[in-house]
Amino acid sequence: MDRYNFKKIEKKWQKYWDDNKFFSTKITNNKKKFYCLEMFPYPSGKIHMGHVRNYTIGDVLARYKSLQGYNVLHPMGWDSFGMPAENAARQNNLDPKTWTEKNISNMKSQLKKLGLSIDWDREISTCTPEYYRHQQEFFLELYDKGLVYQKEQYVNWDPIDQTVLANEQVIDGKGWRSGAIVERKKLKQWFFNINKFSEELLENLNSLDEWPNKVKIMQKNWIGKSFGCEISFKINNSKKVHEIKCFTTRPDTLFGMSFLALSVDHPIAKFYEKDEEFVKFKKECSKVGTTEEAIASAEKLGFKTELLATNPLNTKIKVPVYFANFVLMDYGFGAVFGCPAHDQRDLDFALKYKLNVQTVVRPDKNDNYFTVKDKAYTGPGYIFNSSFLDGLKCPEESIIKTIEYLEEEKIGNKKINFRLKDWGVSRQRYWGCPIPIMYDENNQPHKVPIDKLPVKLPEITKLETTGNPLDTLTDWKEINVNGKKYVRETDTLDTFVDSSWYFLRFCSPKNNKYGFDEEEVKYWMPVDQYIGGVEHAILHLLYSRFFMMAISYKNEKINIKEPFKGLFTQGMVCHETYKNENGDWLSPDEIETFNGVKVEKRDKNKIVKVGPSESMSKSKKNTIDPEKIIENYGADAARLFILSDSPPEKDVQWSDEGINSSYKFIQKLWLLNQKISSEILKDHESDNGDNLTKRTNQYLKKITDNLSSFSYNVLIANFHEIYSFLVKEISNKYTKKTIIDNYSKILITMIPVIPHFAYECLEMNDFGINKAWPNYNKKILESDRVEVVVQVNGKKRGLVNVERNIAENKLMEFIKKQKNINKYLVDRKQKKIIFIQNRIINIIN
RNA sequence: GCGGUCGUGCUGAAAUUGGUAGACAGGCACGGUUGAGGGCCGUGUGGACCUAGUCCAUGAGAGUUCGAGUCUCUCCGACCGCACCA
Repeated sequence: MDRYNFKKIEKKWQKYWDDNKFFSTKITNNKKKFYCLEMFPYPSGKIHMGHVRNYTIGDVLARYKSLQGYNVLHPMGWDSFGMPAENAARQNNLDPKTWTEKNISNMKSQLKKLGLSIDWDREISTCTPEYYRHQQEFFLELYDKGLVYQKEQYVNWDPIDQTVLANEQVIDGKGWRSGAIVERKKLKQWFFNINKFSEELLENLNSLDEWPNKVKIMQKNWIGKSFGCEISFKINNSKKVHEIKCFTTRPDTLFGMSFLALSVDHPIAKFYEKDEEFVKFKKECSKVGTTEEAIASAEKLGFKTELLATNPLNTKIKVPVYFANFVLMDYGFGAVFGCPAHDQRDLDFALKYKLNVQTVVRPDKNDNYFTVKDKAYTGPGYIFNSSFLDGLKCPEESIIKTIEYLEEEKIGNKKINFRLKDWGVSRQRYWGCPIPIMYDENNQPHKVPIDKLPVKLPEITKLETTGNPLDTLTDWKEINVNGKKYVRETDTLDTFVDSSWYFLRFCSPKNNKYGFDEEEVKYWMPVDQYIGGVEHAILHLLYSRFFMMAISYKNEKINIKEPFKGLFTQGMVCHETYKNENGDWLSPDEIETFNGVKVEKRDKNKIVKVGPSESMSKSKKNTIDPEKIIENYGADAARLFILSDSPPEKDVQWSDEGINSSYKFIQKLWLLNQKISSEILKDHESDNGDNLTKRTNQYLKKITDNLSSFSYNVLIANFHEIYSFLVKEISNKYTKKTIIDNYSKILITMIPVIPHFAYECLEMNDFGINKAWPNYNKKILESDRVEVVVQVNGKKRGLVNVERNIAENKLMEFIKKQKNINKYLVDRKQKKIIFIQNRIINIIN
């Protein structure tokens, strides 16, 4: 018998799908739509195993939904702007466009080899003017809606990449890409007013019931809503009186205030610009370079001013004003009042600078001895030492009451504060979407008129080593509008903007009038299932949600609240790590197993140290090239294995044994297929029992259940089970009709995972390749006999096979006839019987 | 520090959502086939004991329940996210 020739067969079907535009899709009003989207890749050059996993999971779903009769939109594109292209161009002395296009064509052919059910007619690439011109139009739209503004702000400056980083791109005080220690720098930047939608972004999370809780909680924390109030404080020295505002969630502890702390960036700081001591202190504070954790636990430093702040609840009390390193300018008002007794951080500060610690909350109403010494009390209790607030229950009564008072006296207001900051989108980079803005001779910004769009990125042959090359292109920078001369904005947009609306573009990728066609978007959106890595839980997903809201804002035609109805975050692909005697990383290609021991290929005497399985990364050399795997084992085997070992949301470990066993399983399925083909020809006159039909139906139920719950690893186990069953059962005699009925259904269920194999078998047996998803027959599933568990005192004592829906007394009669069970029942009184029909009986005695 | 997820054989993992713990796979062992190796096929594989059987087993300990891997509480451990957020 022939072996399964995956090379030939996979190529054949891929060509068939391509030639027939098998996955091409369009609006079909009488069909239910399903938009299945996987996070589109950055064209780095080659696909990696993470892509294989991501796109296989998505493909299983897309093909399943399609078989179920849905009109499935399953597109693919390229997130093709970004720094790596620029870096590669600098290194290899070529232009980013060429580099990117080459990568795209290579990766596209790799993805095709995976046999994905993609509608390639909808392919998009964010670095093309056909894409980004619409993005520029969106930018201007948001500008008109007041959602875009410019301001000067301290930014995270990456000294190596010479660019500004978003807060989210700073990890442990370092640039996410370069790893360089991030500096602070003041620059004029463009911002998206994401904060405007804080409340809505938070509120809508409740409606996203097909999102993982984990992601929703992360977004919730990121938005960081807190309830409190703003309080005005009078600050004065001998000459002047200023008023400054603080935000607090604990106004009720105001009588415990013993200092007021300001950020070094607070407006008041300008009066100290010439103070050498202060300048020195400020420098000390802005020292970055340690981890976030270190910053958080760093010593609290303060710079004492001669200013005094008045307690608004008791104007006789005046406390010193400090500049302090722990006060952030971009949260609240960049100023806090310090209540050491009930805030650990304030207490640390107070102890260090020997400030008063006044306890104003005690856990017990009548505990006259309670006083805070070296550990702040933040729990509930009762207010004391606080004049008119004394005796109030804290926090329920005390906070409300204090705010009421402050509002009456016009020294404070209830306020909700968000941690979420506006999204700085300017990047001092060449390889990005140009911002469609121009400046007049007074340096005032103006929109580039719509008819001048797109603002095309000029072709550059040579990139400077640092900074933004667009800055140096004087010809390009000049623009004439209505006879007036303007200078272009040279910043480009953060690439997260590119990926914040690509899912809309996929609905009508060729529409050249606007970013999307209204009808198409109304039909296809929202994305029914979005699949990707959990690393995008905050950034990309929050920005996309914002963008959808921003487009719908003040828009009568489009009103889509949330872009992604369902979200699935898959785990990473891991592999063992290897090191040689010197501690250098070794790639799996460089080692082999010799007498059960891992050794170096080059020198088999050298034993390799096997490290823990970790997420595949180039630096640890524990990557496996998908292309080689497809070459050696086939796409179906790769797809099968990447799904088989672990649930999709968890990490999976790649192993030689695993991919090998998946390959062998397909070969076994092939042999089984040959066997079944020959059984069909025999066409026995009658069926030898209905075992085959019953088991097939049980199988169909399991498969359908596991597909809808993303239990793809269990799905593969189901394949193995039905294989083992068929191998034995098929030699019993069945009619041609029975075999075809059941086996063709089984083959269809394999299409989502191993499509090439399944289609080949369907075709060669003349079962037809356009069949619908097989539904199971409930009646057949309910066989007339069931297995009932028998427990005595909660312990399993036996298993009986009885007729379905047997009554309790009949079952008891039957059980008493079973020697091995009855021995637990004789000589004892039955106190109680718990009986769950067709499942279990528990006899208590 | 705050928030979250999770602890099941040698390993990856199943468990109809409170009802037969360990499906399926890997690994290993033994047997068959083969001149040998590989491959393929078969069997076994949680632990203990007085081994036709019985008892113990889901990180540890308690609780709820006829019944707990699943629910509740305490502790231990691992992982992830956020982090001076007032």
